[in-house]
Amino acid sequence: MVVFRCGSKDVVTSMKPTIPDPNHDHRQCVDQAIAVANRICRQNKTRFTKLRRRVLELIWTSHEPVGAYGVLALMNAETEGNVAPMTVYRAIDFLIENRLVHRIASRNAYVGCSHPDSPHAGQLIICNDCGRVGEILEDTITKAVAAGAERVGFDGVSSVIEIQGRCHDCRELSDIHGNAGA
Amino acid sequence: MVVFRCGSKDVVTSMKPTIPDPNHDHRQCVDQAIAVANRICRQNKTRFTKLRRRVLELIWTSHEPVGAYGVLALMNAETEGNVAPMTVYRAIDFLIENRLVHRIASRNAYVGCSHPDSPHAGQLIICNDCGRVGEILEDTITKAVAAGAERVGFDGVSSVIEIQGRCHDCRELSDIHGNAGA
DNA sequence: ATTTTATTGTTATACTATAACATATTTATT
DNA sequence: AATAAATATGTTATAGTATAACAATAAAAT
Repeated sequence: MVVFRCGSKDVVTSMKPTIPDPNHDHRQCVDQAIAVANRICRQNKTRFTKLRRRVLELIWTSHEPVGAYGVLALMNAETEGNVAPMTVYRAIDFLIENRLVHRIASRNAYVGCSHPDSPHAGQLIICNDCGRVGEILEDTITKAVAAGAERVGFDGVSSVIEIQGRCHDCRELSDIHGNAGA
Repeated sequence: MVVFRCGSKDVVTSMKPTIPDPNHDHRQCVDQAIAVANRICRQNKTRFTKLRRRVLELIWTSHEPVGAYGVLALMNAETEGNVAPMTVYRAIDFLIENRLVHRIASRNAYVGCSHPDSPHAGQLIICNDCGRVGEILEDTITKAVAAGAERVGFDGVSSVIEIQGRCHDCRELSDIHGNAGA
């Protein structure tokens, strides 16, 4: 089973979609992310401040991962202010601790989390063509990792699982245009 | 099935060991790594130069991952010379391309590969206590990832799988000393 | 109101990685 | 062997990522 969130609802599917449709209403993604963040932080008794909210919104600018300095640039572009890297990193750390954002270790970049409520660590799927990132919750992967870890005597396991390839949309595009296309 | 290399032989086991025993003869690990590298590079028709060999040896200093600048420091400590970062990075890139070394994305560090011949990407197990890194080849994980990727329409998949926890040795130690121990 | 705790501001610096071009070495070709 | 082509290394500079340390502010608890 694949769970993925698009707009205001969870989509449960056995095949598609993974990374949101290019034509989806992205404002809904952002709105929901903020709404969920508000709730999660209330639950966690942590403070979803103006700064943290702003950083989260900027990370949710798209489904492509953003670097910390990318967020910084967006902030400084908007406000003509002079935000320091430290400020951004602290906000990102907070968001990660509250599971609202994922760090993509293989890219030194960050992406909004699609299921901050889920107790499981998801798997990130990263399209090398379009650069977008999605998140899947494959029980078989989670279980296989847990079983593998246990088998070798590993305790208290957390995992970084980043799957890189070409997404469904990009594959369709390339099928249409043919392999020899520029 | 878990495959792992200790000294001069492959160990196939369903439970232990994972990260080599603390008392193992590490010189054998290094010697074998160099021997294998020689063979692999001959097969690949790439040149296993003195510099590359030296960097590989330094990465194999232990089973803990080393940063590029760590290798650099070791080199400059040994020779009183003045090696530049670029030199180390180039050697590391070569070693990675020839599958003799893994990059640990979650730590910006590098570790010798235990099975450069295997066509499969392995999974790294990283002990947060002792810092050592091992490598497992869990078919169930590989297959689950491939299946998950395919299910969501992903192509040409490569994966970063880094499992973090506490290794068998460290768990035993902590069991002996009790949980309340300092 | 005051103390405590958490958040943000600010400056400086550490750590990681690559670009660009020069030189040297090895391999292939004549 | 001499030359050309390809590969590897040296060198300098710089880009990109992340954190330390301390000051100032704002919110929560007593």
